Amino acid sequence: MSLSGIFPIERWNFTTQSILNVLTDEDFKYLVSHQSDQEYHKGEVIFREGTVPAGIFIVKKGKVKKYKTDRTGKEQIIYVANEGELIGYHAVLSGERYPDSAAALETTLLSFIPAEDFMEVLNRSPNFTHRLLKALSHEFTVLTNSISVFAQRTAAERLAIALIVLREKFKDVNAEKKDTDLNISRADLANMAGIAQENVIRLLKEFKDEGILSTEGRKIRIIDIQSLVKKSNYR
Amino acid sequence: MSLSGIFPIERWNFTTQSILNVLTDEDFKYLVSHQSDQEYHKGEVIFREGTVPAGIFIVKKGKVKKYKTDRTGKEQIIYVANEGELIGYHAVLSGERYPDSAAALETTLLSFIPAEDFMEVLNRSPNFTHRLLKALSHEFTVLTNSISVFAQRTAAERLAIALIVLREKFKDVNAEKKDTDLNISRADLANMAGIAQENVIRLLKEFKDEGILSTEGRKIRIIDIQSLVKKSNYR
DNA sequence: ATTAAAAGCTGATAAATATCAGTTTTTACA
DNA sequence: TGTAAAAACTGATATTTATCAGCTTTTAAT
Repeated sequence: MSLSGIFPIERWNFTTQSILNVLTDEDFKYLVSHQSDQEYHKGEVIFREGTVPAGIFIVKKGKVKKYKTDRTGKEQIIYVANEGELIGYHAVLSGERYPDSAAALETTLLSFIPAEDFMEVLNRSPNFTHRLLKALSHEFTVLTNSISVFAQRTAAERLAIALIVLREKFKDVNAEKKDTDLNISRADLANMAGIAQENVIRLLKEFKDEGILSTEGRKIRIIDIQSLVKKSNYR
Repeated sequence: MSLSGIFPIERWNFTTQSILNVLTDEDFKYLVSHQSDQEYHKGEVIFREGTVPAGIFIVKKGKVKKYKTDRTGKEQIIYVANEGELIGYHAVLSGERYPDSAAALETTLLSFIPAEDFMEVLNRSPNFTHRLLKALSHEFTVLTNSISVFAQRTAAERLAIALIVLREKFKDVNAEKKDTDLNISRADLANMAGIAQENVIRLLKEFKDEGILSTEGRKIRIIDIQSLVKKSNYR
């Protein structure tokens, strides 16, 4: 039986611009033959800051938050990874420990690839290496933007930006579904925007009053994305 | 006459862990033969956010701030690059425009290498590519830390961290000189810590009263680095 | 369907930080 | 080296944001 029979190739054709799409069939099959599936429940920790990375993860289904926890226990979400994205590879590449932790935002299916197998593909494929370099440089741009956002923006602007980012994350993949409801806790939202939970709630109410969004229980539905973008003051 | 006669090889053996040190003599000479020196005065802009990169820069002498300017004109310093460091290469690698601007913090000598020549070396040397990948991943860790700092820390902690970073930047290179005086404007310090200039001054006074540092005009001398680290609450 | 636990929400208050309007000192350079 | 411009500094005040304590609603598991 062929490998693509065990792990149907369609399963991996992510709609997003996945780095994996640059791999040749051969390299891709190599990775697939060395991967193992892992399922995580909502809130479950995938890896913890400060530990030595054993390999990399590919998000096959679900969403993963990457975050740092300070000494007071407060967590700051750095990034939300979606289907098709690789996580934990920075630490493998730099030879350092994880700079942040990762946990499932919802029930999530991950593909785990041991560090040595990942490095093997990297050594085999200059093409993949260049693509990774490009991806990393792009991520760099994104992080650079995040820094100026966190250092200079108001709470309202930060929340607006977080909502815009989440909207993309929740939209992209479920292309079938039209609704872009964000199913995320107020705590996670606060940790993403870097503001207090109570203020998230107060600001959401403001946004609601202005007709920008509506809520139903925990769920947030963005109604007027234009106004939200304006709120964020983001260029 | 050999190239190393025109550009003495010693001149390039930076004390810092420069990425360039991984290049073979051949590749290094290739870069050197395609470089051109550029001098910038204090405050002079090297490249501007949003423009298309023409190449990369190597800091041969001096210090460079990388920063983003928001619509109100307020600038946020993202990074301070020292001798031996490469700047502007993320944009070249990702094929995007510069996400931030760069300006000289003091009189600075830069080596400019056109994008195509830089990419040529990259294609020639898998070794260099891998080293760059590693460097980028490491920088990623640093930026990740910056985000949680800016999102969650108090003004005093942020200023303390900025001072610690600057101390390293001003120390590393001038190994001959023992003094670690920081010659930086209050405005730059404020833009680095992401706080108001007046608060920088007030906090510096606090630190002075606690015997952590002393000032002489604009110059800051750190006296008690231990206490400063403690102030920063940095792990 | 019931119900404990978790999450969401509210108002009051405290704390942190920015802004403003100056004065004083330092710097750079003619 | 004198001097204008720039930068550093100060105190008062306004604004923003966090914290606290308690109440209400939602969620998820039996």
